[in-house]
Amino acid sequence: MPPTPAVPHGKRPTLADVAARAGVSTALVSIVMRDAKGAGAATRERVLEAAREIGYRPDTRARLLRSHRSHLLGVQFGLQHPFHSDLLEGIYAVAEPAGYQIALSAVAAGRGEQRATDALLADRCEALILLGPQAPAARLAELAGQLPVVSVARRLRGTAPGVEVVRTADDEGARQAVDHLVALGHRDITHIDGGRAPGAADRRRGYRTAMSRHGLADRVHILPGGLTEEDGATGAHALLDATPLPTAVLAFNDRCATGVLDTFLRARVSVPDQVSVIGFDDSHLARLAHINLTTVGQDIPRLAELAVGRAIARLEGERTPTDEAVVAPHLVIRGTTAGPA
Amino acid sequence: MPPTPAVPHGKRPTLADVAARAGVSTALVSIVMRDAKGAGAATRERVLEAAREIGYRPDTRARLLRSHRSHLLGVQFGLQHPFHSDLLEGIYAVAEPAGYQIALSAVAAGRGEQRATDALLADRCEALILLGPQAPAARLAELAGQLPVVSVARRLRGTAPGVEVVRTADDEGARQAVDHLVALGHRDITHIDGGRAPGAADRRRGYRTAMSRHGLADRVHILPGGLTEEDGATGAHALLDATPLPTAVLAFNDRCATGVLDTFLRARVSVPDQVSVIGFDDSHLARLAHINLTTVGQDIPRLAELAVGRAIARLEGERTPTDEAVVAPHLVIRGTTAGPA
DNA sequence: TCCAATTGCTAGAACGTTCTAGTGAACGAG
DNA sequence: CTCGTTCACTAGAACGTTCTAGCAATTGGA
Repeated sequence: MPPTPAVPHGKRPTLADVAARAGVSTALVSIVMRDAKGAGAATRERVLEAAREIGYRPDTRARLLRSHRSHLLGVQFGLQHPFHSDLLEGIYAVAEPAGYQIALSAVAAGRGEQRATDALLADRCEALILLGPQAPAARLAELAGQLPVVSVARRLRGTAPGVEVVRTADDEGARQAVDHLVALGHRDITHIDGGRAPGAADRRRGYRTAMSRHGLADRVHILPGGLTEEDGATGAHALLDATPLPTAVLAFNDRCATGVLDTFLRARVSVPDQVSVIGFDDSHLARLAHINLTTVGQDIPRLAELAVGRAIARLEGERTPTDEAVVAPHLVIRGTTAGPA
Repeated sequence: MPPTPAVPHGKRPTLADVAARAGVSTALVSIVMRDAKGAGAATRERVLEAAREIGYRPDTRARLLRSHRSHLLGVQFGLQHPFHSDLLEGIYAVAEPAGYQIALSAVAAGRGEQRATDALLADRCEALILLGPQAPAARLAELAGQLPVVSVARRLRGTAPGVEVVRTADDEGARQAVDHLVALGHRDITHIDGGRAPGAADRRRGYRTAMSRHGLADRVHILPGGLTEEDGATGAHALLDATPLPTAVLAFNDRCATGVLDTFLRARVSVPDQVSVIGFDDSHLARLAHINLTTVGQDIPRLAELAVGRAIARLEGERTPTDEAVVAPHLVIRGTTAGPA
């Protein structure tokens, strides 16, 4: 049986209401609600009882208006990125036990990053965690001038001083993918890249250097792509138009790889018999059995932990020089890679 | 060139700072910032200039602490539901132009619905929009006693008085799917259901009545399922074990249907040649060309518009009796349905 | 010309918390 | 018995806004 709220709508109970009912001062109620020391056991019980009876809940906005600390971490994420959802799960899991609340702000169709961060700032977040931000480095630097900022999955090489970076070693991931393909016997490996997307430049570079290291510098072939299925499909079409096909394709991410798979399927190009395909992210998509994509997995719990950790460290006064935290990826071999025909 | 913030960290500029710089009272700055009337053109400009110079931003928490209205809508959503992401896009698009802000609270692995709604209440939201809530009706009724509550995609027949419901006509959607299959010549149509998931009961019922209406009551076959790929795969395995196969499968949603497709693919059961498959939601997944799933589409923009609209209507004092808003779905025919072999 | 209405602005009290600085009372040590 | 300490508690001032009055100057109608 849910406790019937004493006050139906509109007015919610306040500290003063509880105080009146328990016959104590508001200050004491505040102490009890925060579980701070300075209240006797009996009174404490009486106050809690009163609070329960009238259905009191502390008002976080008023609370953090007064206390200088807000213990609020603002997180900006993209609604259409499953990868961000996964990161958010991890972020909640780390932040709440550490005593920090999360304020979310989504980037969506008619709602750009500026709008998203503005909302977070207006909410008095103490620090910002930006998932794959696309904003210009100058904007990030500006934000970092106001509060600690952590960029996840977007590299910023000195262009945005003060911004903490947490990212996967994208170049290393691309290298693992190429190594795997070469070990299978592939030599003609095309990379459909991510354009200006976060991480794309590193993956491109990792692909290039890995190819060179295997003596395949002259076989480097990069097609412009992007981070959606459509980008992958476009890239695959370009490959089909300009025969001969490579024997393997390294796509920017899983969504892109899915577009590639799809296009090949419709063109009756068999994967992995004729062409091997590798994605990046190890998203849910990749794990679906009938996609069953070989991919480079990111260590999401670790990324989340680091992101929250860096933000909190900066808040608690740590003054380490800005520094990148780089997390190693790992290849997940599934069914879309095999030796060349 | 971003404006250099006068105050580096910690202290953010307040109304008082702007007032001092512009040589006016804080009240007047407040007026200007809210774009309210009561300030002269020249002073208005001077105040805005001062605000810009020191990088002032209004503090929403303090703002809504004072004003009784908060114009804040709390939205609870599931991180792992692409359908919720789509709804959120629509909700932002409707709410912000209407002058309402959105506070998000996610349901994730270690963070149940209670936690999610508690956070929203503590943030002083004026109304709650719950996407596919799973909480017991009693809990929803309790919430509805405190503030307007809109449940999206979860039907509540009188069990939670005061809760507004916005939903798709799930039974109608299932009917459309069955009609389509029957028109193609199918008679053995199995439904893999959604168990206790929101909407599942209606889809089940729609399937049943549609079958009856076509004189196929004795062919009704319902397998227990759920809302993930895994549930679909489990159902499909059950079908494979108990031959003969039906000629068509209606899955609870697109993810479930994807699991079915996958299992069939691995068992070398050809879709749609041997078995037709229909999903529900018309998610991004269904649109992927190599999934290319025939599915029942929900009118997401309309659902979002209604959800926000009902919440706002209740807030602005409308006292219409609680009532369901039901949105018609529409069949999207793609490549996973054809006539039976 | 005089009173009313309008305009442009300000002082000061809210809002619901937390924090600082107390006040008594009880206690233990000398 | 006296003094310092601890303990349980309270009064009242913040925090950064908005809101209600109200004031002085200007305008306008008769």
